[in-house]
Amino acid sequence: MLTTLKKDIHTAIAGLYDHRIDDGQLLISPTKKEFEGEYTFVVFPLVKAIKKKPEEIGQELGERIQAESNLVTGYNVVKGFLNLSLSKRYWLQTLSELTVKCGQAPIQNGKTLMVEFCSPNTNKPIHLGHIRNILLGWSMAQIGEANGYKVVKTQVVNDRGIAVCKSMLSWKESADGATPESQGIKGDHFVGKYYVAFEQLFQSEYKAWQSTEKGQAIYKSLSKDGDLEETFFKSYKNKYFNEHSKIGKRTKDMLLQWEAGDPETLALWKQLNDWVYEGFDKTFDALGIDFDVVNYESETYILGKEFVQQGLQDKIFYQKEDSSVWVDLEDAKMDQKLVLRSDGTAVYVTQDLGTAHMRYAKYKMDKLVYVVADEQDYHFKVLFEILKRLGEPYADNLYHLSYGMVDLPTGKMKSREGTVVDADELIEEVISEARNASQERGGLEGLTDAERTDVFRKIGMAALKYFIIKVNPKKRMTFDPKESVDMQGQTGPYIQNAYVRIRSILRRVSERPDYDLNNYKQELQEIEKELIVLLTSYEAMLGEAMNKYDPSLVANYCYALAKAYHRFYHDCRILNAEQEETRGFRLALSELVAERLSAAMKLLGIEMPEYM
RNA sequence: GGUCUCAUAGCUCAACUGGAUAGAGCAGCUGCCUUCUAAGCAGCAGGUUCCAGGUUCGAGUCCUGGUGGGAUCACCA
Repeated sequence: MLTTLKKDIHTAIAGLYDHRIDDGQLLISPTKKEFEGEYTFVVFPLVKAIKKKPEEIGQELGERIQAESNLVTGYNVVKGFLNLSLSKRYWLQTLSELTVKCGQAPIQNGKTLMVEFCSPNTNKPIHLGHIRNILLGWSMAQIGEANGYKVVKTQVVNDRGIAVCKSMLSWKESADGATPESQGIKGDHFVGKYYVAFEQLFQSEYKAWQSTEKGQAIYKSLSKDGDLEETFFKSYKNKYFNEHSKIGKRTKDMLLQWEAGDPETLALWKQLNDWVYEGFDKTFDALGIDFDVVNYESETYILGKEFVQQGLQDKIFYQKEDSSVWVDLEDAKMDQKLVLRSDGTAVYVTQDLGTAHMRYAKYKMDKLVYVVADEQDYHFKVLFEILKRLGEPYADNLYHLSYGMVDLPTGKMKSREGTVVDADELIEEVISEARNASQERGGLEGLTDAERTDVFRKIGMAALKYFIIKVNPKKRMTFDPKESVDMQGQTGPYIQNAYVRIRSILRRVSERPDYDLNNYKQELQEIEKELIVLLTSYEAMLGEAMNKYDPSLVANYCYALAKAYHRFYHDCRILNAEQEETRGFRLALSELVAERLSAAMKLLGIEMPEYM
């Protein structure tokens, strides 16, 4: 219906001025509340071509459209804004079109979208930062599906390397055979404990070394003047680990054994990782997410080396005397970048090159989205540039969905200071907060315990997820645990509540009222029109969320729709409306809102309860 | 220091790609539950959109230059 309106505007412009504009330039938006009308056409863009005053064009156009289009019943012009009032026929027709469309599954576009997200390390449990990542990745996958893509959700687990060896060594030397079962701890937390223990041990070793003769000698010879001892040793940490530390030496030995395929080391590695995955799976379950394909870095870290040969041949890469391989990206305003170490092993970019290639060979995806924090912006710029130079056919279809870090009101999350917010704890907390709030409120008397638990879970998770996903991804956000469990105002539960109210009404309807949309005699309320406008904009919003890779648009849409519905609910009687046909109309409208709310929230990974 | 990025009400966030008088929520203050769920609705108050210029019918949004926060510049991943 909206497209018909646009067509009418086109016709009027063509008829009056013999001028055509393309659809993209035809700017039509919902009218601001202060003005009369429902849709506004901005005439300024026409001024140049037509060479008349904006007001004049507005008047002429308005008159013409009102005369010619049976959708427009009135107009007014303010400055260069032409506000149109639409006919009852428009609203009713739109509503019935929406009703028809609502039940239909999204049309497939035959394209494949791959989303990489989450990608944890196996030495630490999932934390708040991962949650933002996971919610973004999951939502993008859902939004992709809603836009007709076949979607492949994937993650690369960082299951190898020096960091993993740290927890392995720590467990081996101090656990005395303890297991998650014997300690009654979730597997990922169990392993994480040994990683922390390693770091503590290493720190105390390092601290002691700093005051030895050797440590002091190094400080004196290497520090620049003015460098405090503390600052110097902070930056020397990696070097110490690699060159002087005893525990560091043992860790590196373990990595060598791992790489050599030593059976005992591999068995230990596998055991610890299995524990971690068991723990991760529980967290993923609680978050309501899953993956289609899981890659492990222990498998992908060897990939990408064939590119080095090819790149050398094509003179895209060059080799230094020590046989390390580099790429020069300075003409693209980047640096010289290492792609292969002098010992012939791969680095981070090499792996990513290889993984991208492998994925394309396997899935032929039309789009690949990497959900990774913005601290890696530069890495992805480099990665994409290299793939382009190598002539990879998919190089232009890659996107780095870069998101800002999550801060706490007290500042940054730092694992060393123990300020990292653990995902499992957080989930438990929001759910119990939902339970408290609900019990204070009452009203779930008819439900079984299991049903009630399910409601609390849905409400708590909605509060948490909505709080995070409503923020524009590229912005750094502040996570206040107190606010994250809020259930009033712009929150997940507020939106759920609108849905629950509708479901509650629908449960009371025994017989659908008899009414005919084509023959509806009642006047429409402003708020009813507003709801229809919002429902109409759903599709455009979906497309925009996809194009901009921004799930927060969906979140904001849900809030706007729920807010409008709450007002409608307050202002208009639905079940006991004055007229039978009003009852029918409002029920249909409500049902449509419920379906849209539920569908849109599902895109964010948020479930709707039937009661609350 | 180079590069990238962000800055909007006391706090957390919006603003339809350059459009009307910059909007919501929280916190504060007022009202509204014997009528479909008050996790709601209505109202009050709160702003030099970091600063200074520029572009034009029109700038929170674009360009230039500052200021302040963050990230990144490893033969770590």
